[in-house]
Amino acid sequence: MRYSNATNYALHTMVHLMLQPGDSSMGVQELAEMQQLSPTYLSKILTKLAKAGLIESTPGAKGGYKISRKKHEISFLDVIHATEGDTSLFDCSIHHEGCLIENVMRQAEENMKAELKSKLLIHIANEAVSKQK
Amino acid sequence: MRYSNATNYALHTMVHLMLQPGDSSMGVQELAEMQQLSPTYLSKILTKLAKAGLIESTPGAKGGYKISRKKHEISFLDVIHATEGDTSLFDCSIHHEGCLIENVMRQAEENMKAELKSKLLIHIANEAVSKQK
DNA sequence: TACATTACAGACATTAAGAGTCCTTAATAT
DNA sequence: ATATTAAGGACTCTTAATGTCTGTAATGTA
Repeated sequence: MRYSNATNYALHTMVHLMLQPGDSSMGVQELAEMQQLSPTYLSKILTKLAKAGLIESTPGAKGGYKISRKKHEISFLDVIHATEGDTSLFDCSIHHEGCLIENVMRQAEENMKAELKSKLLIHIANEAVSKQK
Repeated sequence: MRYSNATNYALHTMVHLMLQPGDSSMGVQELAEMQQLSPTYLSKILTKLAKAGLIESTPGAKGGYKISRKKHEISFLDVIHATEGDTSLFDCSIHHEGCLIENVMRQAEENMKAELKSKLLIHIANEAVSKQK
């Protein structure tokens, strides 16, 4: 029971893009090198992030990816949602509705998601910068 | 990304055992029927619960399983721990230590686990009884 | 216009984990 | 002694994650 590697890559990639100066974009090639993984694979992840509206892509020469304009609103939960889809940690396959056990599990998950929604990636990016100095 | 079916079965089984009157024990056969799954498979799950000290097993004729004496202390987290093992939802495979992203994820997970530790199965069992009336 | 660059999409292969079965062994009551 | 029941190991099957490969479309540059 673990979040996928894709989610980890996605979170790190988002921070990289946030640290990019101005609105310059980065290509998959560059982003893949930074994280030591294949460009084709990272491409899949980036496409998901783009479809979720978290980043913007421009094809063609001198193209690439850059962070979306709502930079300061993007949360951990947004990224997780983009890569993992809208799934629940727990599904009671036995009862069809009103399972008491499921209720408890769902509530706990909701609270965790609420916390991850309140954590913004921009904070991580800023923290990374000050750490570097 | 989902908790395993085994965890779901385990939680339900624990409640069934708690609803058992006195300290009478139930066999796998009986427990399996109640949840429409194969005895051999449920047996694996029960063994995990026994090893975790959540239930007690007695082999041989007239044997079976019964809830452990610390009935009122058993939490959701205890059961999850027994079936899922001591795993984390998130591991940053890139950085070896001090990953800012991992820190946030881990914190959120810890809070969720704390909540699941505060939720006791006995409450669910009691609630199930009063609902039945 | 031609060409190089880059994102996008689909099909495919590989791996890992979950889910479940089968068979044997050990323990216990009658 | 025998029937009953839990425990354990080896095994299969299915599903999802993880990636790769190939081709196509879009864009800038010369």
